[in-house]
Amino acid sequence: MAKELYKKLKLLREQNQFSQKQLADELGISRPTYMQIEKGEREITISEAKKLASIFSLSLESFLTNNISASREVILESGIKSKKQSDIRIVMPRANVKKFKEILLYVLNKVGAKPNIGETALYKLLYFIDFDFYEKFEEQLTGARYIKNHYGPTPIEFKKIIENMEEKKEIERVKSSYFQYEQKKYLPRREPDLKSLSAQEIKHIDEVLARLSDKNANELSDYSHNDIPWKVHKSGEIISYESVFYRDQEHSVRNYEDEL
DNA sequence: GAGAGTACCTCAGGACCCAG
DNA sequence: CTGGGTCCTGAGGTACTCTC
Repeated sequence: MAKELYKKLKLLREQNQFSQKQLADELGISRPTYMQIEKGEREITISEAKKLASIFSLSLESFLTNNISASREVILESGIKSKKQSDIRIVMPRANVKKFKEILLYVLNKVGAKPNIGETALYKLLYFIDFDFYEKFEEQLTGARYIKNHYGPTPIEFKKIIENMEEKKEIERVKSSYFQYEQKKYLPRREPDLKSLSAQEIKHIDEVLARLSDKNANELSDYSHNDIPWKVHKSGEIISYESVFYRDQEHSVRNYEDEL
């Protein structure tokens, strides 16, 4: 591994606010072993490079390219300083944040008013939009990172992006009730800018919404909790995009046999 | 040539220390 | 207490040498 690459690895890790332990766990190796990689004392395997690229939302190529400047940018710093919450910084390329926002507005415009689509269901729809896209096209759509929480996959950057969108009056947060539960809902306050999405991406989102947006909370929960990327990770872990390639037939959205 | 013995290398991970 | 850095030991693999 070129010297620049492990420098870059350390830089990426620090920029993304991961500890060595977290990345070592992601790779399934001990922390000292991970450190050897960062110091260039141990070669990195292809599967490890793929995993790291996925964690940092980079293609394998751009991860392996000796370009010191990380392609993720820290943006949307919170205006409220020195609060615990503002410690969670959004680490996503600007273009992807824009895309994430437009996809969110698009989804909310289409299905946000449905009574079953509260915050948790919304998280799950975004998760399937991102992960299904990765399975189909081997490219990241928004590149958002999702963490395994007890009630479902949660996009790490979601909260900060929503706050930013609320400030800009692009979105409105409302509380309603769904059966006996209090439900958090988001209403779009502007139309999505479809220019930032390709026809292929829109078609993909439409397909996911058609397939999943009518499922009730329990059905959606069962469906997502049986998805391999969800199943193979421990609670609190970042769900690796690569794991979509191990999906079972029920969840797979790619016809691998046609490609043989 | 085949099998046994040995040396060397890489890797993993526990244990320890230090700094904040 | 947590995260980062280092040392040390053992396991596993490979290449080389020796003996039959």
